[in-house]
This record gives sequence, structure tokens and C-alpha cells, in this order.
Amino acid sequence: MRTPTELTEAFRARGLKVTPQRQLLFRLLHGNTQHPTAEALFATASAEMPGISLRTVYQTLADLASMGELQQVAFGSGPTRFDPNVDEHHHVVCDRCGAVRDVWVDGIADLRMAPLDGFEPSVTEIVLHGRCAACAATEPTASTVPPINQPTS
Amino acid sequence: MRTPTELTEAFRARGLKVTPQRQLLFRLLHGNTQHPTAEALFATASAEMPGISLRTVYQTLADLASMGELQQVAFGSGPTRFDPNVDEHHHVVCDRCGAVRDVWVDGIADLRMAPLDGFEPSVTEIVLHGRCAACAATEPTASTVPPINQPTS
DNA sequence: TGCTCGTTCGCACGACTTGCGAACACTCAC
DNA sequence: GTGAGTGTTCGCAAGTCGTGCGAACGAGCA
Repeated sequence: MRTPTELTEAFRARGLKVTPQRQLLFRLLHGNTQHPTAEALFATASAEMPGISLRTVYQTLADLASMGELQQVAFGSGPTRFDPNVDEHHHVVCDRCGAVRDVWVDGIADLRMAPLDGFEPSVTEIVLHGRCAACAATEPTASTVPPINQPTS
Repeated sequence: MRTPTELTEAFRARGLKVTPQRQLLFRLLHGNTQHPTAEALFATASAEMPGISLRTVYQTLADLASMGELQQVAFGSGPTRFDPNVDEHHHVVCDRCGAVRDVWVDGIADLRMAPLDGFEPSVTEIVLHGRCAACAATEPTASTVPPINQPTS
């Protein structure tokens, strides 16, 4: 995702208006590696701008996604998360605490897949499920705590 | 997923009762490669057994999943899909029509990932997004039809 | 056959997201 | 600076997907 200043230009260039609400969200998202949900962004935004609406957060996130400035990612059945990192990368998900981190994966071109039967893949998405360092360290015993997400494959 | 007969045994062995509703769902799921949603199964089941409840379909699917006879898979933000194939495999998803197929992937062990910083992956999930053969053939021009799912990574 | 306990099923509710429309405010032209 | 016009905000309602609850039911066993 581009900087708040560049996004301001980009919005104006598209005939979109630059409101304080949007500028706030540009700032909150820029460089954000937390993969926040709309609700989480709304909470952070509300602290700075009481009265901002969750509806506006959803709307602005949708605008940014449609401009290619954000990726929408969904892991399991939880709420959609938003990733300002639009470079080619992948994700690790802690099935215990739900934390998400970016990860770069090498060697995807060497994967051998069958059968494809005419299917034309354009995007390869890799998600590593497991335990983050913090959860692995505090794990009581072998999974006595139910995971918040089932591994979905 | 095991055969309807084996599942009948397994349910009884666990003290679970085998009802006509469950037996119907066992049959509809066994060998099913469609990755159906609960709603889709409910529609099919209703044709054979009018009066069956969507609630019962969800309940039985949850029971089967908790017994390890089914995988729950979620692609993007749509409804959960259920996969009676519990072998290690991956999925291809047509972003135009939503079709899902199983795919076997070789070479996963050779992938190089960084940074993991103590994250302990237990499951690697690979989803190929693209166009199924049918959609690729009927594609009008370059994506004039919006995809039903954004590639989620 | 009769009893017991798990199951079914409809309804209501919860989480997440989107549609709608009135009031508002950013931009631009003057 | 001011006013007009159009896009935006925001609250509410509604939609989608899934689950909790409890009364009625029925599978399985003695």
C-alpha cells in the first residue's frame, strides 16, 4: 500500500474525495503488519476520532481493496482481515491465538501438481497453520486448549 | 471418509444413534468430490427426505468433522465447504464459478520459508486460484465478469 | 414393550457484512 | 470567500451464515 500522501493523490485523481476519516485509515493501515479486521481498525480509529462509523471503515477498506492497495484475506471462518502488503507473499496463522504474519516462500515454481485438467491457476496461496512462538512456549500440554481455527486443509 | 456402513458402526461405537437423517447424509457425502456447502447438502437431502432440517445437516456435519471423517474448508468469505476427502491434499478454486477440486501437490517439503521466528507450522495449506477449464473456455474477454472471490493471497 | 437418553427441528439470536437514504462536507468554479 | 454539486458519512435495517435452546420425538437396549 502506498503512503497516505500518495493515496490522497490517488483518491483525488480518481475523483474520490479525501475526508478526515479516510486520511485516518490511510495512516492506520500504512505499514501495518497486523492483518487487522475491520472491527479492530474501527476500534483504533474510534480512539483517535470518536464518532467514526464502522460503516465508513468497511466502505474505505472496500475502496482501497478495489484500487489494489489492500489485500483481503480470510483464514477459516473468522472475519476478513486486511493486508496493506500487496507484494507476493504468504501467511502463517497461529491456530491458537489467531495471530497472522507474512512469510515469503521460495520454490513455489518447483511444486508439482496433479491433476489440473485444464484448470488455469493464476495465484498460488500458501497458508501455514501451527503455533506462534508465544503460544508454542505456553502450550500447557498437547493441545488441551481447543484451536480457534481448524486447519482448513 | 469411511463408507456409510462403517460410519454406522463408528457412530454406534461412540454411543451415537444412527438416524435416517444421518444415514442419508452419510450416503450423500461418501465419495462426494463437490466440496458441498451445508446449504447445498440440505437441498439435496431435502429432495430425498422432505422435512429434514438445515439444523440437522449442520449438526451432523459438525459430528463428522469432530470424528475426523470430514474436513471443513473455507475459501475467501463464502460459506464453509465440507470435504469427505481427509487425505493430505490441496485445492484449486475457480474464482469465476466457485468450483473447487482436489489436487495433489508434490515438493512441499522443498519449499523455503522465511522468516518463521519460532513459528511452528503443523499444516501447509495450498490453494490455487484461477479459472476452471469451463470458465477459461467461455471467458468473454479479459475479466469483464467480476470474480466471485478475491484471491486471498 | 417400555424406558432412557440422544436427536431432530424450528425459532431466535449472534457475528459479520452490506444496502439504503438523509444529512453532511469536500472540491471546484466563480 | 461563497455557493453548487456530487461524493461521503453514518445509523439503521436487512442479509448471510452458523449456533444455542428447548420441547417433542425416536433409536436402542433391557
